[in-house]
Amino acid sequence: MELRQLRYFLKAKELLNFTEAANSLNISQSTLSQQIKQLEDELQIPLFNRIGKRITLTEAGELFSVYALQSTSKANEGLQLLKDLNNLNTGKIAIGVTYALRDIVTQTLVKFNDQYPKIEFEIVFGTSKELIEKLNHFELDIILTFEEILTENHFKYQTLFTSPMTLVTSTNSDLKSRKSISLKEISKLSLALPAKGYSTTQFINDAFNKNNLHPKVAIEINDIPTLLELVKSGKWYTILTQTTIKNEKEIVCIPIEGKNMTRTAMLISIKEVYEKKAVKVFLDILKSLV
Amino acid sequence: MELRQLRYFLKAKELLNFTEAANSLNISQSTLSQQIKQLEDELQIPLFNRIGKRITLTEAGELFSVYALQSTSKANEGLQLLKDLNNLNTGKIAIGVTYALRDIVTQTLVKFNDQYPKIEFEIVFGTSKELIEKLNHFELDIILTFEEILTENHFKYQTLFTSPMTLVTSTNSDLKSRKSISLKEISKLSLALPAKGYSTTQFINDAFNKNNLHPKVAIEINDIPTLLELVKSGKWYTILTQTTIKNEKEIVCIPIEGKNMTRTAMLISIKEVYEKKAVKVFLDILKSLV
DNA sequence: TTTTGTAAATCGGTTTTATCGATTGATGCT
DNA sequence: AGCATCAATCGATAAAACCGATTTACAAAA
Repeated sequence: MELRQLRYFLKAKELLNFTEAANSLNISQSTLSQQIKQLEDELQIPLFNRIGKRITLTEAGELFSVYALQSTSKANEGLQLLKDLNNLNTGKIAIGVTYALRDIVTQTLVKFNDQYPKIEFEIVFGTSKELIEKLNHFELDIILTFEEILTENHFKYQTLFTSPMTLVTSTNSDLKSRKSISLKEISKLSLALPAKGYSTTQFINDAFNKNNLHPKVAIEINDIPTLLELVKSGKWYTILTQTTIKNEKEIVCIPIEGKNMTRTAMLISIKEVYEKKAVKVFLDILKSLV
Repeated sequence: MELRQLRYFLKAKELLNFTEAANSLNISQSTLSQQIKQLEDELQIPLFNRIGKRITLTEAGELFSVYALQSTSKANEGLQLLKDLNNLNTGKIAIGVTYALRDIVTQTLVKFNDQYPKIEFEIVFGTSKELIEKLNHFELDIILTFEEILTENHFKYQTLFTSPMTLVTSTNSDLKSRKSISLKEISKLSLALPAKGYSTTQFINDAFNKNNLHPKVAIEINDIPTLLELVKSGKWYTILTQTTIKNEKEIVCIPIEGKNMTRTAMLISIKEVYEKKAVKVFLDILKSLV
């Protein structure tokens, strides 16, 4: 039994005339007769009565037609669903983001939703390590984070933009008017830094080590909004990429002197996994906003 | 899109391994790969991610699998239904009967239902004319009646048995002990006869005409049980085939003298229409009871 | 790192099957 | 009776499914 035969059968049932049905199906009457016969042979029961040159449905044909219709309908619905998926009328995107890139994602989200309101989202904030773990388990379609030291070659990497590392400080601080600051100076300040898992922290520690400097880390914390609150108090300083604190008030950021004191925002996805069209469109919007 | 491809896809989805799926389907791995690819081409979207030598379902594959399953399931259910039909686990029989043959039908019905309780029935009592009309409109599968004068050659006729025409009278009647009676004698009696449409009435009138006799018809009535009530009163006589009054009390029947004073019970169906298995079995039981 | 084994894709050839056009036979209509 | 029509059938052809062998890409083991 094949869908083709069911389609032929249903058209023949509709018109109760093999010749017209065959024309309507763009096949020859000969073919239709044969395919109906073949179906009847497989079902071991006639679907049509052949009364002279007239045909009518048998009881079996009547009963079977209900299922034939449902079978073909479900196949068509499946096809339609995939078309919808392609037209972004359905589907879900799962995106992982490091907190530093929050702003760019929310902007994109708003713009995307205006155009394609039916697409659902799952946004996961977390450390690079956590996000990459989830990406590897296919729980995320794509992640936005900063460049990693170690790259895996089943990942696909796309750079978005670079952003300077900056010392973040309260507007009340003495340093607020400085245009730049050295690592050495920073090493004398009392710092509140993001927790270990954050790639920024890793990056900062590497930078201090290379210069044989030891930062005074007073606080480690795994929540960036809280971290910024602490900085606004004026008691501590922190180090973040500039983009992280876009749109934040009561704080200023001072670029750090030295080579490679920038970070590159990246998109990471799994190479071989089929990229959803919705994801592609989302990324196009995101890139246009950068 | 064909059911074959959907079946292949579902098995591949189940095992997430083309080689094993192909073995399970008794086709080569090569064929499975090709058919899946062909399906993906038609749907214009990949159903599987090929990650190295591993495969996983894409979003599209996940969504589509629901419909693929429903489509194949419905086709299978249709097949199962026809099997049930063949095993007499479902189906409906429509039978037309002239009242005279009521007894044989009810007996068959009881016996048939013991063996095949799931088959539904529609029993239609009526005149031969009415029944043949319905048969021609495919509203009945078969009719039980007496032989017709005019036969149509798209009908199939089967004889069941013959039954003598009898004068029916109350047990109080003077005639109750008679072994036979002539038409001439009957023509002197006050008769209550079935209405015009009944073949018996037609038959009786023909018989009287041939002998140049004129019956005294006091009452014409289109309900046989009422007719019999009238006869039981002793005021009127009627003429019926013997089988009609099987199991009736308070009345006796006296065979009518003369050649051709018998009627033949028949099964009539449409030649070219597929005979339901349930009907065949029903008739086998009926014939065994004759 | 190299080797080995495994799984899917691909290629070329074969078999199967769907399809067609022409014809036949049966039937309904004029 | 003759004509037109419709489904079935036949023989031939084109299309498609299928297979085995090979290739490619990977993963696991040495």
